[in-house]
Amino acid sequence: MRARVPPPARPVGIKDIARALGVSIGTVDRALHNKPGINPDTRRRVLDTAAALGYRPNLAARHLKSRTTIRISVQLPQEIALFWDSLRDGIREAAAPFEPTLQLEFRSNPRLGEGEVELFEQALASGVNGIIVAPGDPVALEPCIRQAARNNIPVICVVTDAPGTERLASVSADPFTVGSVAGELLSRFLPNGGDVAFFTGWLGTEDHAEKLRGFDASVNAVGRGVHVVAVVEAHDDERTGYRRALAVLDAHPDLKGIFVSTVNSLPVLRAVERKGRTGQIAIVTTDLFPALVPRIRQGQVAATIYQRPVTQGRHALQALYQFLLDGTKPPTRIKVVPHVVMRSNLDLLLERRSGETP
Amino acid sequence: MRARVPPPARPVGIKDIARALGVSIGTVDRALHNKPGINPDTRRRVLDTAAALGYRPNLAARHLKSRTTIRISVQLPQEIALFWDSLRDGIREAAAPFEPTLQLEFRSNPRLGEGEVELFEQALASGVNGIIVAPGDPVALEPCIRQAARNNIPVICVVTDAPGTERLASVSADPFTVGSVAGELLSRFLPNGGDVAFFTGWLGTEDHAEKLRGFDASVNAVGRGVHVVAVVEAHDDERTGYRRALAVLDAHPDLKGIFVSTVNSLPVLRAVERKGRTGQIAIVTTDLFPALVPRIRQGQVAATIYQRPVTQGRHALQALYQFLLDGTKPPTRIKVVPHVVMRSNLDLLLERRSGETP
DNA sequence: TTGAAAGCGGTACCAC
DNA sequence: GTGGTACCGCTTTCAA
Repeated sequence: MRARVPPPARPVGIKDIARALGVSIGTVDRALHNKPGINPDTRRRVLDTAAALGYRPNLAARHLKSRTTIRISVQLPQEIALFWDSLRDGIREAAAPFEPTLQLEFRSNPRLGEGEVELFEQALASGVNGIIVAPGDPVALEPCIRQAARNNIPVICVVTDAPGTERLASVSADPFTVGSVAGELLSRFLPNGGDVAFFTGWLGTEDHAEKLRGFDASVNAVGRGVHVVAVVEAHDDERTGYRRALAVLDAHPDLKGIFVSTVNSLPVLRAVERKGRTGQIAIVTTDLFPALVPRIRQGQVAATIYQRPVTQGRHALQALYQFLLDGTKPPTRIKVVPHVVMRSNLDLLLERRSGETP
Repeated sequence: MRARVPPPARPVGIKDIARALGVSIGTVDRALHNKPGINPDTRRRVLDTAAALGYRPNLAARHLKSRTTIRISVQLPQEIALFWDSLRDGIREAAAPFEPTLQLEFRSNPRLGEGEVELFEQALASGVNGIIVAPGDPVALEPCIRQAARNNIPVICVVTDAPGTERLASVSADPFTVGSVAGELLSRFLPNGGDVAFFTGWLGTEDHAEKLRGFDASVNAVGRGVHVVAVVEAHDDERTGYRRALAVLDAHPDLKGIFVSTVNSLPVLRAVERKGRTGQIAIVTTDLFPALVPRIRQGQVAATIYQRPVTQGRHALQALYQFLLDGTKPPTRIKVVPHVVMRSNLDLLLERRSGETP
């Protein structure tokens, strides 16, 4: 039995280093921060003893002095409340330890893709230090992100990405994995094989295309006679989704499984009901919102792939804050492992969600 | 589109309150912290204006002054490395923002349940302020926890609980849900029904019994002719597990599903192999360790219920730290939502695990 | 019961 | 190039 216990006690500070070398703390500070006006030789010695003594800066003290409150603007839609509020909670939670050196400013647009540019410009104009945004319309936002990059304002995308822009990083449930998990679940749910359909928004969106790739790969990998017989673009629109779902159901009277890879699953569920095929089709959806809860509970939806907004929020804030503080560059894509939510863990998930609010 | 932006700028501090009332900051401090020796009337006025001005304490300053480095002892087994190291990582990660006001001391015993008491006593003797422990043998540990409680040293149990003791809280994947998720998965994987077996350690352990309860409830809820035909106690022992698994396989030539609710799944997998029944039985396991990885990849294990050690570690540390700082009592049981890990999300999970280490 | 003042570890800005 | 020192917001101690 080994007991690993750190060296006695008191953490070594800047003045320990100063004392050890017989220099002043001002010099030590200059050396540690690569500031100009110091003999390169002195710097070396300071850095060496700092390392030798195992110096670790006291973050509390640093924040205290740096009177500069860091302001981060968080721009997210109002709808769908449960999802975006969870994301906001995650951000808030991660920011709590840094209060009030770090200030959050929440800006909201009504729905994903609406009024994003205005919010972005407003944030830039108000002089924030960093931005967290869910780009519903990446193309429209591209000039904004470029502008931010020119002003050295780091931008982190959450949930959806704006690929090919100068954003610092993106945080999301890896879309390939999301599709892949859904595909594997459906394959396992259909051990006798059968036809399945894939619903998405726009295949032009990188995110959605990736989900399809993952789904396909996974269905074929298991390979027990499960076939993707329909790939449907519903354009995130209720009516389109409903109409096209009806058409698919008619065209494939023997359909055994459905994966809806966007949040737009309700119209598909309604179509299945309307055709009286509930219970004959294994359905996997994406995300979690109030209207979905009873359908999971009743078993109409076998599983939903939850993209874990709270966790995404936490990661986004941490990455952004680290960057603003240290200049530490996060990985370009921060991937969150999606949750498989079914009847059996639904309550625990909802409970945790509500418990986190205080 | 609404833009919610907080009031102009500078956070209000303790001396703003003092100035507003014409008292000293000492008085304000006494009021805010319910300290003795202050006129109840003065206290009221201070609290009121504090609320009115929207005072939020500056955590950085607070940590800075409280010269008292909080020492937390973390007592976990060495084996199985991947799992416990993940837990340690989660704890470290959560502690990082509070460096070096918060000091972690890691103590390790070789295996769960071995040498726990010694480590615990050692930690108590060294005068730590709080303890995080995974009690392998809760009964043996009970007097230790009592002793800690008498000394006002809060103890948080992770992964497993020590029910009925004075521990401050426990953090774990809710065992009922773990069982329940496994049951639902197996039921879904077997739409034509069939016999399934449940493997555990000791049914006397509350944790294990809960898993069985969840499993049963869930299998019966779906109710498509899936029956639990065997409940096996393997006593966390490889040989026992192997022998009993062979016996179950012989007794039920038509077995269609297995859930191993402890980490002791390898012997069961070997027994299935030995009998040449791989591929004929849907297998769900618990946790994730190197030897399990290829078996998931090959499809021998359909899914494993991952108890998310990193997250458990984070929650444990946060709860303990909050309590030591504020006296904020966490919920008695902190429940983590378990992950369903399958071939399709295995890589993402492993990748994230290794990415978190730096 | 209250006020005043000395730090905590770093940073920033003086003067040498 | 370097040393000294006044802070940052809060806690704590000692004096009144």
